[in-house]
Amino acid sequence: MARPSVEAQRREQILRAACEVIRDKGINALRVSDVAARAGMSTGAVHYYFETKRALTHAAFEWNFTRSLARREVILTRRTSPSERLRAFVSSYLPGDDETTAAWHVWAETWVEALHDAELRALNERVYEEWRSMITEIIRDGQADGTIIDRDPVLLADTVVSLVDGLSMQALVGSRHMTASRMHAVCEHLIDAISVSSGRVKVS
Amino acid sequence: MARPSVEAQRREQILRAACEVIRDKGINALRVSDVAARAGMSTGAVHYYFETKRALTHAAFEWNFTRSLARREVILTRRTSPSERLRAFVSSYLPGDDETTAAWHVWAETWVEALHDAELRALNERVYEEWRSMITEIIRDGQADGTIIDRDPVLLADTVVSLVDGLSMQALVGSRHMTASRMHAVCEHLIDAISVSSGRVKVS
DNA sequence: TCCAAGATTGACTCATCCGTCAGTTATCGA
DNA sequence: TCGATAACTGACGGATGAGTCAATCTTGGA
Repeated sequence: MARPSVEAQRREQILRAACEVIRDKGINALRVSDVAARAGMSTGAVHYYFETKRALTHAAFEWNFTRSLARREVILTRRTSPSERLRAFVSSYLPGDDETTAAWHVWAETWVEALHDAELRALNERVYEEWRSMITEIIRDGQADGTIIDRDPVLLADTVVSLVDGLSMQALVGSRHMTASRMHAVCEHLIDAISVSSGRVKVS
Repeated sequence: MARPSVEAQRREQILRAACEVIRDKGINALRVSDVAARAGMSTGAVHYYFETKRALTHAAFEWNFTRSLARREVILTRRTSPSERLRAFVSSYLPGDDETTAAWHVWAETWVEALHDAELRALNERVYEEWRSMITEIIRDGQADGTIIDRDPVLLADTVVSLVDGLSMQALVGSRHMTASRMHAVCEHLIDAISVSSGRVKVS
């Protein structure tokens, strides 16, 4: 071998650029030349690392998911109460800062592509499984120490995940109604409802 | 005038075809020729009624929304209890039958297109406003007759709508986990939680 | 029967863009 | 210094597909 491989760095560089283009223009309008320009290289270089445009976008989708999961991993290992962890998790997952918003844009595109692409459906399946299990884990912890109500934890996790997804989608689309504070209020309300706060009794 | 206009029928015919193509292939892969073929006419005929492809897809999105709202209108006017109406509404809105699933596919595409298109964002804004107000209305009715808990009805409506959106999206993408019965279970659980069922007291 | 205007056709133009490839450059070890 | 190979360039071929348009057909009314 005459040169040490720069493949890992280059691929990352290209995938980051691809995600930025997807965020800004969507896959519909994504051109290989856009990605190349953003990554500061020629289209030939992009094709040197990714055979086809499809391979490129799929890799970008996967990269985006992987990074998002990794970013959340930190929260899971915190030594705070389950309820706190749940709040932190949900909060970090709602589209707030630029990084999370960008990731959300790419997720949205991934889902819609997945409607017509079995490979992406499989990718989503794997990621969502992990996603859900992270939340389920927290809920189980909360049930173990008696701070979260004793209901099917999978059902509760589904509720939390779906709620966040639905809120986020409308926020992303730019609904004036769905502001950041509104999203947080709705989520807080749900977490309160599934939390056991000492002394509080709700008739419902 | 030498002939009575067939414009209304033709436009509807084309928009229906466009929605079918969007459902089957997505807007990404939608070709004007696909729509023409499905509507049983030439590409020229499609362009006779819709100047550009963009005008066509936007009209299709709007048509899809309008029809969906119209289909739900029936439920609102039923003389059943608010809780029942809420259940019926949510149930009809989850992707179950082919018609609702098709509509969902088109909605999903609309949202993602809207991320990069102000016109579609405005369309979504209008529709969602109506959507939310339908649910809010039901909830207010329920609060008036004491069958739904006394919380901010807009917050409760946001919760219901977002939950359904999130669940549906995962179901559409084909998650094995998110089955029809699971979606219904999660929604039932939420509606139970916001309903006041006589004699039941929950500690939470 | 014939006209006027709406409706429709489909071949064609023109622009776009993916993927290729022959050629060039950079960087290592020997 | 000199291969050897990885890394990279960018012009080009070829395919695709939106939108145009001249020609044709259809229909209701005069």
